[in-house]
Amino acid sequence: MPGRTDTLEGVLAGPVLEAAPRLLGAVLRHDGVAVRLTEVEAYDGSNDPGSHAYRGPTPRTEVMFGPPGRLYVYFTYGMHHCANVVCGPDGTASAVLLRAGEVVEGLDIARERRGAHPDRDLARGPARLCSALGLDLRDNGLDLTSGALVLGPPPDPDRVSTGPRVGLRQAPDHPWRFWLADEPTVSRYVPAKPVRKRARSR
DNA sequence: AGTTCGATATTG
DNA sequence: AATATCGAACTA
Repeated sequence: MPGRTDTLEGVLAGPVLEAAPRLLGAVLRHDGVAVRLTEVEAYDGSNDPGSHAYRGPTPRTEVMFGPPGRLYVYFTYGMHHCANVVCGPDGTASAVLLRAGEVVEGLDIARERRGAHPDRDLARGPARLCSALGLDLRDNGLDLTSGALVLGPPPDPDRVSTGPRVGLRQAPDHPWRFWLADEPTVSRYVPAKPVRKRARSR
């Protein structure tokens, strides 16, 4: 049954704002590396101007409109991949962006993929996380409900921090970013750069 | 500041 | 159809 907070399927089928914080501490395993999630962001599909799915399904966002528990991977900036866990019932396009995590398995493989970096930086940031796990567009649509994603115990509410999402140009300023307080692997990325990309005329 | 490619928007 | 623009980042 959806609504259960003790099974992966139940959590993912529920409201994305409940699923997102519940995924903190969960472990995602892929291709020899496992990452314990420490930072995520919720995207509420058709109701969320910040979501890729806001304007309805496209070839790229199709996966988000499918059943929960699948992986939505997109390619951006001509070089990076980012991964989301699809949430909500089939037909609903909400998803949770995986922003950062701690490598808990396959450290050597992750180091190889990421190059020389402190261990805490291996999966610190959504594109780095994908790189460490070896995720790319071929993994778009991957079913995570058969062992790839394992829920942890519900995180202590006192340790879950919230704040505005990173890097969005136009979206309601909702605190839909969730992270585990005091985790060194949480991205320190500061998005608050004022938008000043206009071409200057005179 | 530069990278570098796909999706989306705009134009012919 | 062709072209223009910019992005749920990261490295230097």
